[in-house]
Order: sequence, then C-alpha cells, then structure tokens
Amino acid sequence: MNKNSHTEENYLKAIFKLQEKDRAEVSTNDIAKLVNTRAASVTDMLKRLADKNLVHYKKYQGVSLTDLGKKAAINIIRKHRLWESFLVDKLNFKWDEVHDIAEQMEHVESEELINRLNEFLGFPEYDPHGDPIPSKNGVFAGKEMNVLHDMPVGFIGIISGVNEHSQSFLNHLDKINIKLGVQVKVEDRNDYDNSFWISIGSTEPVFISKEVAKNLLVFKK
Amino acid sequence: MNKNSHTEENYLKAIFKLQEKDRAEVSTNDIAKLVNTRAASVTDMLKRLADKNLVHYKKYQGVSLTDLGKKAAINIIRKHRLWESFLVDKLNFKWDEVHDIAEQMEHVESEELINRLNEFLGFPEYDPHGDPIPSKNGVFAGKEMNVLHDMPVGFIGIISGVNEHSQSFLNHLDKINIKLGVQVKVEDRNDYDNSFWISIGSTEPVFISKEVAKNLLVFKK
DNA sequence: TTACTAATTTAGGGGAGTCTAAAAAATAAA
DNA sequence: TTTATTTTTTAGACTCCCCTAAATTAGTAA
Repeated sequence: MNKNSHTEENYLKAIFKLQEKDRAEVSTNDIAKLVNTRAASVTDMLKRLADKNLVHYKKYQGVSLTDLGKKAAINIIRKHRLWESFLVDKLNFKWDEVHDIAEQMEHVESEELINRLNEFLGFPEYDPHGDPIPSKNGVFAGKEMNVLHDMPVGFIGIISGVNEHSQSFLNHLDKINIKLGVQVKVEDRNDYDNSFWISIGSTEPVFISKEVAKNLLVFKK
Repeated sequence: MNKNSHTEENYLKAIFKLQEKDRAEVSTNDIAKLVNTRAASVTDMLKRLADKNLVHYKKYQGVSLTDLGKKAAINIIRKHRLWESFLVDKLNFKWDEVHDIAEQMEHVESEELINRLNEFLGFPEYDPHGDPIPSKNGVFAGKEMNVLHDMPVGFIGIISGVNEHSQSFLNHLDKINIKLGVQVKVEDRNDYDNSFWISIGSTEPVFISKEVAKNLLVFKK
C-alpha cells in the first residue's frame, strides 16, 4: 500500500463519511467544511487524489472513492476506532475526550501495530461510540448480510458478498458490472419469474435473473 | 507550550542526542546524518529554530539547545520512551522492532495522554533499551552505568542499556542471547583486538568484539 | 429562455521543508 | 604562511498544501 500523506488520508476519510451519509457523489463544499479548509484547496486536492487513482473526479460533478480510495479510507477508520477503544478501555478516557487524540494516532503507519493493538483489546467489534470497527479486510461488523433476492423494491444496499463462487458466475457478474462494494438499488421485480431490475451506482438499470439474485449478498445501507 | 512541527521536533531531538554525547556544540553535518537529510536543509532549519528561540545558533559556530529547546527535546524523548515501553510491555513487540513505530507515536500531541500512558505502564523508569525515561519535569533517573568495554577481567554486572540503537545491533544481541537484565561476567579480554570473552548467566562464554563491548552498558553488581 | 444565485474551478501566490550546485569560511597540511 | 580539504552557508528551485480573488459552470426563479 503506497503511503498517502496525513492530509490525503484526512480527505479520503471525509469523502468516505459523506458518501456513507448521502449515498451520492460528494460535493466540494461539503468536503471543505469537513476538513476545515476552503473549496479551492479541496479542488486542488481532488485532482491529486484522482491522479493517484483514489477518487473518481470530474469537474463540477462531485467525487466518489475508487476501490483503492475506499480501502484506504476504511483502513484509517479502522485505526481511528481501535485507538479510541484503547484510550477508553485502557487509559480510562471518557468517550467524549478521545476523538482528537485518535485523529492523530490513526496516521501512525504500521500494519503490525494495529493487528497487535486489536488483539490486545480483545478484538472489539465496536468503538466507544458504538460505531463498528471494520476488520482488516474492510468488513464492518453489525450489518447482517442479506440475500438480494429477498429485498423489496426500493431497497438500497452495498454488494458485499456472493453465495456462489464458480468461475462462470463471477464472470457473469463482471460482465454486468457488479463488484464488491458497489451500491445497488432494487428498481423493480417481476413476479412471474422472480427476476429483477437493479441499478448499479448511477448507471442504467440492469436485468438480473433470480438465480443471480439468490447468490448476491448485500448490506443494508 | 507552542506546538512545534514534527520536523522541528525531530531536529531538536537529534541536537539533544548529539549534545549528550559530545557535550559540545553540535555540527551541521552531524545533524544532517542523524535526521537523514542534507546539510543545506539543516542550515535552513537551524535558522527557523533560532527564530523560535529553541537553539543558540551562529553561522559556522555550531548549535546548542536553549532551555526552551532542551525542554521540548526532553519531552519528545519522554514520549518516545514511554511508547516504546508500551509496545514491548503491552503489545509484546521485541525490543528491536519498536523504534520506528515509537518515532511516529512520539509526535502525538496530548499531555493528558502521556500522563495516563505513564500511569498505565506503572510509571516505568527505563525503556526497553535501558534508557532512562525523563519525568514530566525533565529529570532523568540517575544511574551509574559503565561501558562494558572499560571493565576489567573478573567484572560481574548486569546488562542495563545500549549505546547503539540500530536494528542490526539489537538483533545481533538477541542472537548471542544478550538481553537487558541478564548477568554478565568478563572472563577474558584479548589485548590484540580488544575483543572479549564473557559469560551470560550460567551458559558457555561467548565471544564479543570491541564494537559490541563499547556499545553495551552495565551496572556494577 | 433569460437572469440571478450558489457552487465550483482557475489563476496566482505563500510558507514549510526539501534538494543540488556553487560560494564562503574554517581547518588541516605542506 | 600559503595551499588544499572539509564544513557550512547561500542561491535558486521544487513539492505539498494552503490561501484570496476572479472566472466559470450549474441550478433556480422569473
């Protein structure tokens, strides 16, 4: 993992948080507020992040994280929440005192350190504020995965796993542009054959059969 | 205490260490080596540090820390050594693995954090390398350590510190089973190359070169 | 559709910290 | 004491991240 600067990490984290909330493309102004800087500075940084393939960015269109960027963001959040747990559980800080300190500690760079810290804390699943601590692989606890097939029209979630691991199935997913981590929305379902219309991200809806829908796992958003 | 940048803190720490050793004015070149940069960059920084009243500096005359600078340097060293203790005592790192991580953690800014960490660790007086941890007020625990190299045949003592903190040196010590706290006896010394035969605890005597002997500190028993 | 407003981007510049190359001072050698 | 060598400093430039002011685009209301 190529090291990103502290500043870059803070931007990634901010974008992730906004994306989580608004489920949409993130605006320059909102980022500026969150990282406590000016819009012009944000634009500057977005270009740099795009160059490093950490965000998708088109002028005036807002940004979203790439897979790489999301991975980096989640990693920072993982570190932040583990350190918060440490501060509260081991050093007896109160839960409202730890944010600023964890904000600094989250930038310490050592995979091994975080793994050991995690173990030392007894593999906590939630931080002192009740926020889930993502695993090493970026999976958040506390969100049960559901089979897409069982979800109602209007459901919005994140593709987070598969029930079927065959070459042909995974290949099919690739073709219709379904990847782990992308957002899906159930647009419509056909009662006759239990097939679905779903939209992936912000593209045109695609058709999937019940066979596919039964093998796709989603997080509720 | 006005916050100094990470970089400034690293320079202060470096100057402190050099001053400790040579007890003289510190040279630009030596600093450059220690902070892993070029002499020109050091000169730049020295001016900035002088402006902030952290060092006494006159062109071509070398530098020394002001009281303010020394206070800041000691504070960083305190944090560094406390974090090293944490890493070894609580997270079970080996003593040769912790330096780089502590180098990052030492810059986390929170008085309260360090005080609580200190308490959590049981108010340790020495870090895992045997170096004294300065108190909040900058007082180092006193101890009369001797360089093993200067000890006569027959000397018995306790390994209590090192003069050299490189990964490779510490690793070498591990290999020949030298750890802090173990008893050593000088069995023989070879005048030709100043190498030693020493016994560690009750095992067979081992051979150490003068380079090693000069970097090992012992308490008289 | 046009005009206005809000959001975003460009242009230009600044500070911190880094670098290389060249000049100046200090030190060592002849 | 003059010369050669080493150390240190200056000069000029680069990157990262920030800023303000002005221009551009998008969105909204008339």
